[in-house]
Amino acid sequence: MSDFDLNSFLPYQLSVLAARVSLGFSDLYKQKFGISIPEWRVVAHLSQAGSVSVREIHQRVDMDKSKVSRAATRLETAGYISKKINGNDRRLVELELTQKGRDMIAELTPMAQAYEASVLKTLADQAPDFRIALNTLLKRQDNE
Amino acid sequence: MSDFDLNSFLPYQLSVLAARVSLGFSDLYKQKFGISIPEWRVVAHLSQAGSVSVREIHQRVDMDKSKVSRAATRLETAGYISKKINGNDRRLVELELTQKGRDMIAELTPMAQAYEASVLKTLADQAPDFRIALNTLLKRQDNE
DNA sequence: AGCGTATCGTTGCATATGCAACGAAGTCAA
DNA sequence: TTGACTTCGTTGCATATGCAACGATACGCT
Repeated sequence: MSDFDLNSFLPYQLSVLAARVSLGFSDLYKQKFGISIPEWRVVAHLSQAGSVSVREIHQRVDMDKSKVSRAATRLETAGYISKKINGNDRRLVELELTQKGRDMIAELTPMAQAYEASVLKTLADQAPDFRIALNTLLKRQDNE
Repeated sequence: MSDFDLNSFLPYQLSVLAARVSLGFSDLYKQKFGISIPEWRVVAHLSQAGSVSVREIHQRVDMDKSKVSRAATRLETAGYISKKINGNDRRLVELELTQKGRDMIAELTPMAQAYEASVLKTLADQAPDFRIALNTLLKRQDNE
């Protein structure tokens, strides 16, 4: 057969690891708060950004704008965020965490940190270098 | 606001990087051979495994068995693989690359290596450590 | 052999996704 | 002001996905 080995192919390895790590964490919040991965991304971004448009999230969070829009609709229905029209530019929709949303983030933040730590624990002292490399790759991808 | 920063959250970073890297490579083979990412995974696995069942791929390639099944159907239609019933256990479907499939892999292998190298080039001498860490994380995930 | 159970691959179904197109709103220049 | 052009968020549509259920086959136990 060929000498190509899928299991050691970088894009494949990254995909598998990313899927497992993301799903592992989403199991926690899906069960507890009933939100999906795209919804988690939106509320997580809102927690650091305050009141923000769909477009802003779309650009910063690596999600199609329709995906952001639908996630926002579901989050509003669930009571985690509010949507209102921007006064200066009425094309914009301002998304903002509700109190319920902020409570959720307050609970999720330590869970996220613990989960991240549990994953990185495997790497022991190599974890910092790994994270640096990860950031390097992400930055490089931005400029293409 | 909260002190949670999505952009430095490991699951998020891995997802973004994995999506970009996989899509970057799939742009190449999608254009050239008209196959999708799941289809690429199947042929790539077949290139090292020879004749193999849907179940085997499902287990080894981190894909739902329906996803494998549908990818296989499309690949057969496109002429890249053949499907036949296993003689010993007639529940099993043996998948195998056709000559056209082997030709495709022969073209794709150097493209894959070049693409991987182009991504890792950014890391320079840190690339080997990064790959070691990646393998460590993948191995760790297997045992859970 | 015969019956209950397990496994294989496919398919139906509900939902998620990406992309394009749309209406609404804003901008700019004549 | 008007009209061409751009931008924003939503929606329609075709396709992809995960999951459960199914028919077919194999296995194990009596």
